[in-house]
Amino acid sequence: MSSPIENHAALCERLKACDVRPTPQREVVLKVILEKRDHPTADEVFARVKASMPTISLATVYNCLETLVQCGIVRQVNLERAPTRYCPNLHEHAHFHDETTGQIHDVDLPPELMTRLHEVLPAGFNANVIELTFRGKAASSPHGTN
Amino acid sequence: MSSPIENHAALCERLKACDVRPTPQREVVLKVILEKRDHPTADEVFARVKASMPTISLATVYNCLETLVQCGIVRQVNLERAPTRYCPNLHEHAHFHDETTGQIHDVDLPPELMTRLHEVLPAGFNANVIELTFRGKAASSPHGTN
DNA sequence: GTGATAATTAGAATAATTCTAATTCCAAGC
DNA sequence: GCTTGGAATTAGAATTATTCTAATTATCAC
Repeated sequence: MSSPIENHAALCERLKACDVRPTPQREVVLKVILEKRDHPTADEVFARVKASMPTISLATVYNCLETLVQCGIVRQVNLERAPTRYCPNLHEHAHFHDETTGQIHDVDLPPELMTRLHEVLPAGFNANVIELTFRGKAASSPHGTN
Repeated sequence: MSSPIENHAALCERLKACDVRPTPQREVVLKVILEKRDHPTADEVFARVKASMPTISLATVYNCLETLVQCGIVRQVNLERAPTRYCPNLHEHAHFHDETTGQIHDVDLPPELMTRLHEVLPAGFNANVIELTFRGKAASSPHGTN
């Protein structure tokens, strides 16, 4: 967007703006994420980073990514580092993930909204599953199913 | 819903209706999921199942759960058994997960729709993150960012 | 400069999931 | 009715994703 391949100084600035130390590891992790704007996994980032910094460890890549996520420089696509959960409610519904208690509540979706959601997809995209998750805090423990 | 605690015959019927053999392992896994309609992890299901079948293995619980999901008897909440992905696009947007190629495409969301999404939450629920993922097939490789 | 303190790194450990060899089940042939 | 072949299912072992923590590096006060 701004610059095609950001240089050292620009990357430094970006990190310092978030009050994090611009370490070489963080710079190179941020660099590879901005260079190729796909949605890499931590392991893919690790592979790309090793090209210019062969001694880095995967754990450090995880650390750097977490820092960048906290800074708001990158987003996690599945921000769910937790095990898969199973649910016998087959109605079309969304989930509310309570960050305080860790509980998951079902949220009913009006059918009209589902239609609307299908409409936002550009031509050529055909979704058979729509997954909608809200994350936040619930005012005390309300009443619903968890 | 139908019966509070389903009995052996009812569970059998439910499995046979899906053309899967009603094995003891599958029955007991289905039973614990229906008994306590929370959103257990595979490990939690494992723990509950062991009470009545101490010899079962965690791998079998995974197998049974997968079968039940394929039958449409239960749903996976994070149907993403893949590593977390990272994304430098900070605009409010959804993701389209192409089941054919495995690629992830960004989908723009009209601001009006985001407002609408916040409205479906019952009073007392406050979401700071909304995660919306579509899964399906895209007609050839369209053009968008992946 | 030097030492105390905090931040960061990366090897080792853990947790979640999948692979595959062994077992069980069923049906057809004898 | 028993036996054999083949498919389905199970579960131990292996793999993959993530986190923990000891060691290192950097920063600040003196």
